[in-house]
Amino acid sequence: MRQQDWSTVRALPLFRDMSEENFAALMNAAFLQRFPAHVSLIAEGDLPDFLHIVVEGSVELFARHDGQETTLDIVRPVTTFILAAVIRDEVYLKSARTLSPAQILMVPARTVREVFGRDAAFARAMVNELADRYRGFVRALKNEKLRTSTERLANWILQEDRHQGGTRTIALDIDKRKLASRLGMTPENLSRNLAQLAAHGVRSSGRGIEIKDVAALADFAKPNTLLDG
Amino acid sequence: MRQQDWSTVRALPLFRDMSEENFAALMNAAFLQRFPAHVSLIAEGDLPDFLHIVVEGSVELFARHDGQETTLDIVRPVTTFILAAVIRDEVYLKSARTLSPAQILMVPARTVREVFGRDAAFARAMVNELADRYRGFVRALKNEKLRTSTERLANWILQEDRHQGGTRTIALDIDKRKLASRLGMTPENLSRNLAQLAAHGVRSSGRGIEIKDVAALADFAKPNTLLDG
DNA sequence: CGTGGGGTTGATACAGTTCAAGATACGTGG
DNA sequence: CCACGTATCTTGAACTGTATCAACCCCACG
Repeated sequence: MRQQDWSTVRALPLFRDMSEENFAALMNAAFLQRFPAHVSLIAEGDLPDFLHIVVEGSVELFARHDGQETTLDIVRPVTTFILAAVIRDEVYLKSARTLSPAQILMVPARTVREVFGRDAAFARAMVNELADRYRGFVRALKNEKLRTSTERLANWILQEDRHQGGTRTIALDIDKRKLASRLGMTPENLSRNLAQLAAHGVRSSGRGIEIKDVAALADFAKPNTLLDG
Repeated sequence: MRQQDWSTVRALPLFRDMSEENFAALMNAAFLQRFPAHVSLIAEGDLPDFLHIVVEGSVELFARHDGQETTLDIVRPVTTFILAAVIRDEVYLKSARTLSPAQILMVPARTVREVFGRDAAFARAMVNELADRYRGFVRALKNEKLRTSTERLANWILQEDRHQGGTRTIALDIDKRKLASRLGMTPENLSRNLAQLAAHGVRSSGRGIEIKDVAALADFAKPNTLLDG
């Protein structure tokens, strides 16, 4: 990877505090790869070769079992993924594929583990990162166990609106079937749930979702920072 | 905490490799507390005061939302819990209560963060611990999203049998209602699911579960290391 | 144009919950 | 040690949430 491209990665909390030397060691071993859309990046069950960092585009993390498939997360720039597998040198629990054309920075897993062993600041940053991700999954599990699919959708809309700047107009950048899978429901069910939310201040048309009445939606969704982050 | 009680804690992967001095700093600030059964230890939403380590007895981690409650994990000796909240100094996402009389080692959160900042071996051990827990929650979420409740029960039986030594005779040490909640179902449903598993080599009576035909059970359960750990 | 994939809608089936009633186990106090 | 009261567990019936199957619509794209 060329040195002028390092800055955005260097700015990540995970790399911000480590020594210049060790950061260079990581980056010199790394390479930036372009992928087309809908390409498999990693497969669950394989041993980790690289720590992946999404620099551009979006990546789906998903898992399969017994003919079923579910989306676990959708990762956008600039974020690392499959950090836990790399650190423990154990098989991936998730598969990953590109959803759009993407640029992925790939750092050899061996190098990550080496630098991790000798750079205390990097190790500390890793703890923070992992603790944060851990909490994300705790929230996801609570969300799944304590809410109905309609409630999950309602809260996703509120949250996504916040991420997109609170304009009360959400533009979907992924297929609805993917969204359905991420929210733990079938595409048919997402359709019906969206229709149902019309009674709670939500208007939807094609790839756009509009919140007509935030209060009504929030009243139905019962948002909770201990579940939604 | 008295020095002769340190050894079991010192043997944990989390503390094994740190300096004698820093370990002593943690332990000198810590104290061992006895609790009766069914007592609240921490409440979700509170800020962490202590890192908890179960030394004896069992502890339930659970969460509430909108009148519902679900068990997220049941922790047995010797294990830390709520590590992520302590490290990030953010509110607990889970509540905890004792299920039996218990001894809990409580290390002040401030001390943990201090030692974490100056002991690289401790920081590295923490990464490993967190990565491991993280993967546990990934598995839990996959389990929840990709399996029916009966399948979750079947796999729990297989797994619990392994933990109890593979004798094909499982002794429940918690209420069935707790088990139901941990497996993401109602007590009524657990009853019915157990009855259903009779057709797949499982016999249950009171607090005992017997596997009469492992092959038949496994055939139904479709165990998968990427979901069951 | 036609063709195909995503999206919606409807009908039906299944999984899981809820409510209610009985059965069983369990600790307590007599 | 037994009798009682209480909580847990089981079973049944009705209901809700969600999935499945199928038809149809719609738009994008060759």
